[in-house]
Amino acid sequence: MEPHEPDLTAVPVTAVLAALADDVRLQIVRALAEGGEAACGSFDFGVSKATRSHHLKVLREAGLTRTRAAGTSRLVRLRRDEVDKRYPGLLDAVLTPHPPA
Amino acid sequence: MEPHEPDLTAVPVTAVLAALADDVRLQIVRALAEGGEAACGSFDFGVSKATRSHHLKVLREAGLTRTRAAGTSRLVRLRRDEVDKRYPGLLDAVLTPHPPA
DNA sequence: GGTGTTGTTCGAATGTTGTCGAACAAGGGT
DNA sequence: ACCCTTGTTCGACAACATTCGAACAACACC
Repeated sequence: MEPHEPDLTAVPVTAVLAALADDVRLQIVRALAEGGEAACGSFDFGVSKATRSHHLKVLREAGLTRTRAAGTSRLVRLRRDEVDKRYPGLLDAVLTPHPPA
Repeated sequence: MEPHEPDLTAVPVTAVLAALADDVRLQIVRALAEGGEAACGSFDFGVSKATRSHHLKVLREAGLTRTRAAGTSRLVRLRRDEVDKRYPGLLDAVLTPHPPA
C-alpha cells in the first residue's frame, strides 16, 4: 500500500493545523524536531501503540512527516524544509517552549 | 457575564491551533486581519448566526480575539500584537494566501 | 410601551476524533 | 520452522465539535 505522503501544497491549512492541535502529536513533532529520524516505537507518551500509529498517520497525511521502512521498524522524520517553505515560522512558533509567564 | 478573554499565556498551544483549524474561523480571522474591527454580523460565511456566535466564542476563548459591546452590535478585533509576541510567525504563516502550486 | 435589530444561549441531531484491545502482517533471529 | 519484535488495521466506544432552529436578552428608535 502506498505510504500516502501528500505534497504539502495538496493539504489544506486547516488539516495541517488540526494535525498539530493535539498534545500527543505535538510531542511527537517536538521529538522529531530535536532528534531527527526516529522509530515509531520511540514515542511512548502514555498511549497504546494503536493510538500512536493513528497519530503518526495523521501527521503523515497532513504532509508533516515522512516514513520509511527499516527492517522491522519504521523510521519517521519531520519534513522540516518543506513545511518551513510553505508555512514560514509555523514550526518555530509552535515548537519553541512557551513559558507560562 | 464575563467576556471570558483569557491571557494568551493561559491558553495551551493546542487550543490556539485547534481554534485556527477550522475553515469558518480561519475566514473570520483573515477578515479581521485585513479589516480591523468588525461587527459579528459582518461575517456571513454561509452559517447561521448561532453557529457564527459559537465560532467567535471559540476564537475569543483561545485568546485570539477581543469583543466589546457597541450599541446593539458587538465589535470583534484580532489580538494581533499579543499573538505575534507569543507565537511569532504563526498568524503570518497561517493568514497569507497559499498558492496551490 | 412596542417593534426591530443584533447577538447569545439552549437543546438536539449529526459527524468527527481519540482511545483501546485484538487480530493481523512483515522482518529478524535462533 | 518458530517465535519475538514492531507496526498497522479493524471494530467499538466515549468524548467532543459543528450545525441548526427556537427561545431569550439587550439595546435603539419611534
